[in-house]
Amino acid sequence: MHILRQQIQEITPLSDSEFDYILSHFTNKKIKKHQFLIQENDLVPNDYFVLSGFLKSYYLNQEGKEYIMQFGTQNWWITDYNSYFNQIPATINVDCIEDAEVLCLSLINREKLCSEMHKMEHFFRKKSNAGYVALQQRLLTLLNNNPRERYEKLVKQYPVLIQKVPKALIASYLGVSRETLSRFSLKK
Amino acid sequence: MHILRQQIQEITPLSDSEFDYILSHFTNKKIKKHQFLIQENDLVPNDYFVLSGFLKSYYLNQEGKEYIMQFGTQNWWITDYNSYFNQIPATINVDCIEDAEVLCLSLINREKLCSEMHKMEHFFRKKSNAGYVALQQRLLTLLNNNPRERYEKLVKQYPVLIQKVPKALIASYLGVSRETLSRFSLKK
DNA sequence: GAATATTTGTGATTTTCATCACATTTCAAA
DNA sequence: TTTGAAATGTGATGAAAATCACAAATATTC
Repeated sequence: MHILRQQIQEITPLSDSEFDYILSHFTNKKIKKHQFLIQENDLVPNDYFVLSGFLKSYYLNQEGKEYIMQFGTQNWWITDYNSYFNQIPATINVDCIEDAEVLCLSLINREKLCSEMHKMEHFFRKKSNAGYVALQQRLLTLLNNNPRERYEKLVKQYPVLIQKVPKALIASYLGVSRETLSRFSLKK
Repeated sequence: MHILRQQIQEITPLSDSEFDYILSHFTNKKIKKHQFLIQENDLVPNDYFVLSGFLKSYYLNQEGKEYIMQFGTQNWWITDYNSYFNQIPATINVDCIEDAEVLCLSLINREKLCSEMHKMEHFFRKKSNAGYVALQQRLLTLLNNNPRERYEKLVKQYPVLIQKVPKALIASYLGVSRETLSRFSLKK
């Protein structure tokens, strides 16, 4: 079964024709390593559902330091949500860590689906709620835990990520310097 | 006009009878200063819409340090969302900083409204999206800005808050010690 | 309005982590 | 397979902010 269909059906049942209709609102895109999906100041046309590969979204500050907002791997959605929802120029970049394939959903099509199909509005509400809760958890971890604890939590939650992604990116996600992370990432 | 109605109507139009119906799903509650609305390990029955007064939600760690998740003032919604949405015991406390009056919306009633009225599902989706974006901004501020910059941003965004709330709470919201905040909060 | 609690300011000290610098290892691509 | 680039480890140093301690100023309440 299509992994997008599977994800939606975890929240609401769907007939074949309904899913076909939904899918018709997406377009397909392939991205190569190092390629940008969204660059600062771009208008952000789409939310991206990841079919395969690996992406990251990050904020780049004045001094050129990057802060990872999120990683995107199979089944995850990724974009600059502030820019996407409010149709303002991007402040966040999204680029490709590992050749990827994504489904693109424009804001127009998202809103069309939501207004035509109550169950899609329901799906996106549930998704958004879950995302909100996850972000709250991350915020609390950032406030309450030191770098080492943050790292250990991440290892527990996403062990695969640690293998796959350069430590410098993990550090940037956790809000720690690469060196500090290196100092405790292997020690007991 | 009822401030809840006003808030909903910023997103979707509403007839008198529709609003009455919506309102019938809420119950009223008054809370006195220092009273808890939610305490750790409680089940969380409601999301709370603040009519008046002042509340805070916060995580209390093992050492007794508190981290403010959010403040709740007129027109804001507040609860332990993880516990509320997933119906698990609270890890976050909500209590009253200043005598308050709130509208309580149980999860059952929220879902009932959402399934019966497409426009309410729409309303809550939009609200959740906006909340998600706001949290992302806060996360980035925490990662990218030093305590002083964080404080200055907050002053710009919510000047009233700074007057109203003890500095120790502001510090806790910003993830800084009370003393550090005190050292730059008045200096130029 | 006196008494008590809460909030705020400020010095001294310590801790944690960022930064800088460079060596080593691993990876990728010509 | 060689060659350059990326990724990682590790020491030395410094800066920022936490913590501890206490005084002063404001609020609250009885």
